[in-house]
Amino acid sequence: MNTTALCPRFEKAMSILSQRWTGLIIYQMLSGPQRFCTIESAIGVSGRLLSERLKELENQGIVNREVFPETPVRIEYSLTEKGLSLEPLMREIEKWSQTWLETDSTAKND
Amino acid sequence: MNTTALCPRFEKAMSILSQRWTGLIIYQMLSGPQRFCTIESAIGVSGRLLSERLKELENQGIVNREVFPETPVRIEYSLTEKGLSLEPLMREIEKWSQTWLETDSTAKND
DNA sequence: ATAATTACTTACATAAAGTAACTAACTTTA
DNA sequence: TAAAGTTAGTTACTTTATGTAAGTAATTAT
Repeated sequence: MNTTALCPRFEKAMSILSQRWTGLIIYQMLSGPQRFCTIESAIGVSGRLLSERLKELENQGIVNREVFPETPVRIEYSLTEKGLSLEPLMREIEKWSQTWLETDSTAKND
Repeated sequence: MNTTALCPRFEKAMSILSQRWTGLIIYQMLSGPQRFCTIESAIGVSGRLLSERLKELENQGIVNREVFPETPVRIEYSLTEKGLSLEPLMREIEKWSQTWLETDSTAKND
């Protein structure tokens, strides 16, 4: 049973961020509206999961989907106000990672 | 193929935070050193995963494990300096969740 | 000797993520 | 007109992660 003493809002925020790819998708979209294939290749997520995540983020009011009936069709994804408000948090992650993480190889395990 | 243009440190930070439970474990430990069963019941994680996550966090230098050979044995987990430095980030999540999320029921989907 | 406690581990079931091939709508090229 | 290319996905299947429940070791209490 889940008898959590934690704030349910915090838990929900965490459940969003702890979904694989959502953080990177949001971070990537901080640089402006972009299309499916751009996000796909920028962060290296598969179409299947990107599609799934974008739908979820749209349902949560974090991402906006706009269709431009050009040729071929252009669909742009952008952050809503709610999505943009995640920027300070993303910057904190950025800061922390710059300060405390190494590129990889040196796993700091001794 | 993962041809990421993203900063590898940022990606790594995200991969830590996007593991289920790690965020909540760290958040919970911000209130001070605590033992296994305390964390377990506070956030509602199973022993299996808590054990797994604490080991990973220990390997990443985020969590410290200290054994007190009392009776019954007491083992306390605490945040290292690296772990504590995640506080501002956790506070941002807290802030964002307070501002933008509702307790649940009202799914904001209309 | 039996039960209780803490900090786990093991075994197994279910859910999520990865991979690759496929589709729809349209356009360009041959 | 047919074949191939583009974008934005979807479908089917495999692998990995997570959930659940029961078990273990060391120790103390009854």
